[in-house]
Amino acid sequence: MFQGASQINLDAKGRMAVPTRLRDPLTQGGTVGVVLTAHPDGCLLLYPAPAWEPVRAQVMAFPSTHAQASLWKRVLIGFAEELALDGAGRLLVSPELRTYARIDKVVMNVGQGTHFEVWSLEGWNEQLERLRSGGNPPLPPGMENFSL
Amino acid sequence: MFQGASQINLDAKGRMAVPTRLRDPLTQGGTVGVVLTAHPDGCLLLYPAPAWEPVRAQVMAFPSTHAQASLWKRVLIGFAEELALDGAGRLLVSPELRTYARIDKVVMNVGQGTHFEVWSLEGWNEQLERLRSGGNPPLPPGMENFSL
DNA sequence: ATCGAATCCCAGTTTTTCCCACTTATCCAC
DNA sequence: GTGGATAAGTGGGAAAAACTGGGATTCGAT
Repeated sequence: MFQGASQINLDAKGRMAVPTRLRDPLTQGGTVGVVLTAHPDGCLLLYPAPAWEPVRAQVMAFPSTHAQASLWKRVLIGFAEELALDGAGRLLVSPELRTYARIDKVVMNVGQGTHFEVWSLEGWNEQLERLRSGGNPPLPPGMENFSL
Repeated sequence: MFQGASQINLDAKGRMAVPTRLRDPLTQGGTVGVVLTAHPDGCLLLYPAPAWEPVRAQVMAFPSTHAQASLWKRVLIGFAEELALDGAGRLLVSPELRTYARIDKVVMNVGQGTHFEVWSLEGWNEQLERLRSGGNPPLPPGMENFSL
């Protein structure tokens, strides 16, 4: 279960230092790789490779005749890369993914249960800003009575 | 049942001293951890770990396709950290959570039944100010007949 | 074959975590 | 009311772990 937010610096070579407490859950002790891909909302997604498989299968089944579904498929499948952590627990983020997510030096790594989202600091702050000032559209049906 | 408001100081390392009378209820005598996460309104939430579980399950079920629901999930799950009190009954609040809630040195810990809200002193005063200055929308359906 | 680039590995430096000691407050007894 | 004892809050320090940066080697390309 991935949760928690960590601010992480990328070094000059584009390597992202994965915090220690997340390494084992991500790689199951180094036995599996991870998948890094792009999310339509402008962030990156980081999955343990086995957890990505069912998602990939779902996306692959999207109908090619639907414009929006095609866009999602192009992004989610097209940007996906299977990677491994280096000896120091770092992940080399390709220039293509860095450009897509407008990532420069600082990213926010945000747990989302099955996976992580990786946001540029600016992108993440935009999300928080949207939450604060967005006029709060209602939550979807069945969730209006959600109570903390 | 958590209630009451306590003003608490954080030390230079970001450690929050939990008042003694709250420690046992929060940790069931030290046997369980606590979960600290962020609330969309700009405060933090502090739950005994077992009490957080049902909330987490609800949030995890939010659909990824709904913009507002995604934002809530990003905040509630994304900031959640499972923690334990240190030997002196203090809770280390991560820099990410402190930044989100604009917490510097002083916080207000406000009981909310199942959990606590943790506000920066400024954030808490803003809430009280909002209540005082009016312009508030009416209470939602089903609560118009609320009576003290 | 030579140049360039990417990957892997090593070591210094910083950060984190845990524990101990001191100061302050509270409660009880005298 | 005063003094003492006990508990709580606060701060600091040392050991350990983790992050950062650089350097060397290998692979590929021209």
